[in-house]
Amino acid sequence: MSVTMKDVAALAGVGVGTVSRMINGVAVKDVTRRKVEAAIKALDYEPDAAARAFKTNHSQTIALILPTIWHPFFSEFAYHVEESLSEHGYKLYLCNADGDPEKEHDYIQMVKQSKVDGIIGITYSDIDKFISSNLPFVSIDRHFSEEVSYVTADNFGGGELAAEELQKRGCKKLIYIGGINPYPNETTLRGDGFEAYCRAKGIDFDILRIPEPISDLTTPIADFLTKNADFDGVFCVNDAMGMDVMTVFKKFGKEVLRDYQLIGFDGTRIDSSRNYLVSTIVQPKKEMAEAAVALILKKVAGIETEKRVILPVFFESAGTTKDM
Amino acid sequence: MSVTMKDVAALAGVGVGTVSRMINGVAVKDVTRRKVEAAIKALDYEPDAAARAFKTNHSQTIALILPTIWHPFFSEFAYHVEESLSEHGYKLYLCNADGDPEKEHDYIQMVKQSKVDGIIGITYSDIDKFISSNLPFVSIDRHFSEEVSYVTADNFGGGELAAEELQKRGCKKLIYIGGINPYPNETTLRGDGFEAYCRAKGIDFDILRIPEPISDLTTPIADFLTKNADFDGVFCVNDAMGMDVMTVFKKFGKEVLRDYQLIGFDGTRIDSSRNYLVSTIVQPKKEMAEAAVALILKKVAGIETEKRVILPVFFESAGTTKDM
DNA sequence: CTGTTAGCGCATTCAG
DNA sequence: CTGAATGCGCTAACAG
Repeated sequence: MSVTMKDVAALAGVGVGTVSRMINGVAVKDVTRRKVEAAIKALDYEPDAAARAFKTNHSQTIALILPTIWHPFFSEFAYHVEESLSEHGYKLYLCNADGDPEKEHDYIQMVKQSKVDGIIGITYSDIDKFISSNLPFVSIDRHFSEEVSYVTADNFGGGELAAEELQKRGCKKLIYIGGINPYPNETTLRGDGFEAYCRAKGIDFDILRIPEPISDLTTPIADFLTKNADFDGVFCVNDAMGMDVMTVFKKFGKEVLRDYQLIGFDGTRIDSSRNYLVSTIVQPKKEMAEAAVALILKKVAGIETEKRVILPVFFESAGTTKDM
Repeated sequence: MSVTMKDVAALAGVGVGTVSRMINGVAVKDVTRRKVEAAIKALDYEPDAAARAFKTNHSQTIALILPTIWHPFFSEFAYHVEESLSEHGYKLYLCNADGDPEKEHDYIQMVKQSKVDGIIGITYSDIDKFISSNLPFVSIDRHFSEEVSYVTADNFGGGELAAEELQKRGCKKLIYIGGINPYPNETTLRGDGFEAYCRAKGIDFDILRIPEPISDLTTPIADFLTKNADFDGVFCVNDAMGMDVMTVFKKFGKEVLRDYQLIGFDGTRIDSSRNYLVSTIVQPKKEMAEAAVALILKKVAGIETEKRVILPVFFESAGTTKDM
């Protein structure tokens, strides 16, 4: 059926070792090289990647574990990860873990089974116990043990920036709305940065943290508004929350831009050619993806890496804040 | 280093064949089974998936090739594909081909290299020549040769439905706006269905097909409006186009709902818990994904499959059409 | 039902 | 620089 190295070697009149060496870019005399190349072309030979993976224990594959690809932040991130891996000659396994530690655990096993060389993971579930120090694992937005490197945007700075941008646009009473999760993660820092800035600058503010998972946004917001009806600037933990919040506010007669300005977080777009959905603190997803890929490939190669990479965010206006 | 079947067999006092059979679910006497299980646990044995893939020429892996995961339609589709594959014990390779036939070709090679068992592809580029009849390939939204199965939504019916829904809501002059691509694909049928319905019902209509790739939407629409300023119902080839069109119309003083109603296509949402971005003809992405997975797994197993699967669409209102 | 054995295709020794 | 030989871990065929 399929043509193997042996066939190539036979046709070229050389040993299989020579063919193998050639394919792996080891020095070969020019004459033999040409013979082998001709044979390869003549037979339309393709090296069997599975055999190679078996032999070398390297699959040239990285797994990306995320809650769900069905979310613009993750899909953009995944896009850049795949791009970057592809440039390095690696393939990408995609896994929607959806917070299912079973599935996450499966992929960790695959590393041991030498089906996967390493893992880039965005996970908010409790998989600490599976993460051993010698596992090539890079975490996004979450700090595990001291052994695991992670990449994150400057969430704290983003929170500060959001408050600053609202203040610059004339807002006098700011509020922050976010979720609160049993498994702590970096997004909490967004609210913290916001709070720190407000305190430092003496800005009037309040904070609403709703326990996740959030099934109903209306009730907690209604409660919150009884004490904070006079806000004119809103910072939300992410863009999706921002859009939901606007919908709820509308029920209470609050219209964005007329009654308040709003800044989200993430920099969510439908696709690369369209605008942001709300004014937002943009996470540099491409840079984050590239940093994660660089880290994981180093780990796979056994090179020591930095413990963490924090990348700067920036503000982008998109219709829910006033022009300046 | 790593523990192999031989170690397990030795500890359990059986032959490697027995261990192998157990792992592959072949009948084994209860007593030996327990011995082997104990040995596996004692040694913390993990079957080497790479060796298995090598031996069986089956990687339990399907590749999904799409233009870009960074798009809500594709990311939702990918989500469902991964879910479905996962249930069947398969892993997913993700490939952003971005219309790069090179990359698509690479993955087709991987099938031959037995790194991938089959491919599900959404591709609008010219890869016909690579698609051979014995390649396990399932196409989405595109018809290749007679040998290749494909899954698609009822695009023609969706076009009819859009026209009907606009008519039911009182629109008198309908327009269709879509792109036109050198490589024909099923989306063209959306406009065709729209046109067929209008003709059948004697509805006043016009059609604008803009050559892709579309860099500027404003100019062609401005031109078009000089002849068709009196429209009150708009059907767009997809939701993203619909949103762009609304933006352009606004420049010309046309406000959605007040001056016209609009229906898109796809059923685009930010994520599973949120609303559609515009009123839309929804493609049943989950069902399409499951159908594609079912088809490709049959092909991998060497089972004859149906040539094509066409799935019904439905209308969903979301703020750019009037309530009824 | 089970132990033994023969490769799968390749990378990598080891001699030359 | 090269050919021949070895074995990676596993499955499947074979003989019991």
